Amino acid sequence: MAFKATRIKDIPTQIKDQKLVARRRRQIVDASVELFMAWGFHKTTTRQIASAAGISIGLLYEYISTKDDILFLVCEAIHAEMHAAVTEALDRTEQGVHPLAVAIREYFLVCHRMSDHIVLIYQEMHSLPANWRSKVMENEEKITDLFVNVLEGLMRKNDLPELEKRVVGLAAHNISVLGHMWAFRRWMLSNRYTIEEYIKIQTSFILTLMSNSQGPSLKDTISEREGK
Amino acid sequence: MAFKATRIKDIPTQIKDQKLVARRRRQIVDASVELFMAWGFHKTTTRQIASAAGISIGLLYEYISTKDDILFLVCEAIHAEMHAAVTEALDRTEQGVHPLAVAIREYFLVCHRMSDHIVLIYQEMHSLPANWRSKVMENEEKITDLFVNVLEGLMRKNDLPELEKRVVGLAAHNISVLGHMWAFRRWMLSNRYTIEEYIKIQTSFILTLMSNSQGPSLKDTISEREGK
DNA sequence: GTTATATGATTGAGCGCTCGCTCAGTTCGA
DNA sequence: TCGAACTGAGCGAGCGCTCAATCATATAAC
Repeated sequence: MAFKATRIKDIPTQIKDQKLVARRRRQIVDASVELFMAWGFHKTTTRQIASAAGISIGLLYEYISTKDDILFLVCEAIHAEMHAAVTEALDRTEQGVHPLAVAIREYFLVCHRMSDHIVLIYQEMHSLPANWRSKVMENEEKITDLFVNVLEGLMRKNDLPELEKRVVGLAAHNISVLGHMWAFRRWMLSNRYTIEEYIKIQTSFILTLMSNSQGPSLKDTISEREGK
Repeated sequence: MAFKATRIKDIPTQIKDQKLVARRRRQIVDASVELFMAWGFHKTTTRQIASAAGISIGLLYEYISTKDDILFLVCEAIHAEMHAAVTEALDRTEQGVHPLAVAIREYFLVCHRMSDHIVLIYQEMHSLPANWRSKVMENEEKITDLFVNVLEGLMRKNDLPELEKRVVGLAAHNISVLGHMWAFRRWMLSNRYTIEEYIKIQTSFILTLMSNSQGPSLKDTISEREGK
């Protein structure tokens, strides 16, 4: 849904054979992901990308028309992989003890496995032209929405207390970002926590947070003097 | 404390007058922050920086020796400003209704004011040479430690239940990252929440989380089958 | 079955340009 | 008059991208 401007297929190519386009672009993306993670987008040359993908620069430019195109393909590929992994993981959610705990666990493990990719997105998203950047951001939002669905499903089954829509929305954001946090603060966190410990503590946090949050309305809870 | 390798003063300069060095470097940093936020580090040229700072390229290179130096100066300046703002804000914490709520509020407002700077750090930190990058990361950790202090102070006064040190540490990370989240997801969040609403909901989350977290030990809470 | 032909895929030397950085020279102030 | 502060034309290297030429293969002609 949402047939907005730019899809992968909209990136023009000189090559006719669509199967070949898909295969070569996969080579290009795979090579680029490795290089970008090691050197960053700007310090990686198109020549490096071409040779890592096993093709010539000339041929590279038959499949894309700009270096930026490659970054966009990379971002899309990462999000596709992320989205697939998360939905697939959330399907396994049902059979768990506490379904939300299982969902968090599966998601955090995806973040653990793909932490380099997550960091890459945080780093390089801003190097994209504006219209593509918002595409990437929409992808990010889609993953957050997966958690909105999980939470609302649980509320419907009375596994969680009913909460305002906007409160649920923010809780979903918190869950996705706390997953990312394991990626972009891993150098600090992995000294003190294993991924399993991290999952355990954060899960306990999120569960108490979701099941004890005071009722549907948060009006006049804590902060007095509303700084206008 | 910690007299590690690189301090600002260690970045060499050809100029003798230390006062002048400080003044000119302030010009350079101020100009660079603006340019980096608008164009990013890599797309900003040294010529642009020099002319935005009101000096010639030649002179620019009397005060630094590499473009990377500028990025480092920028990161240090932002962290210094952040750290100052947060400590100053936390001092005002005492007189509040619930001290933790006030601390969170003040911190989130700092993140709100400096959101462009925060995003800049997330973007460009990775462009730094490794040894400087870890300097920047240490700075990030220092800000997290401020919250560890706040939380431990409250626990000592029995305003919060006693919790394991590692649980407190992670809670502190969560608070700092949820502040950053307002910065790097502002484009999604500010459609649905004002900063005051964001603060209100997140505060309510964090408070219930801190006051209801089950006792000092989190052993055998939720997740069963430890995926080894 | 062999040769000619057309079409698409592939190559890589090299163009044009930009950028980080330098240095011979100038200005300024004591 | 001398040293410190400052200028900016220009060097050299590297980069994104192109294009004339080559290779591969499928089809056509005989």
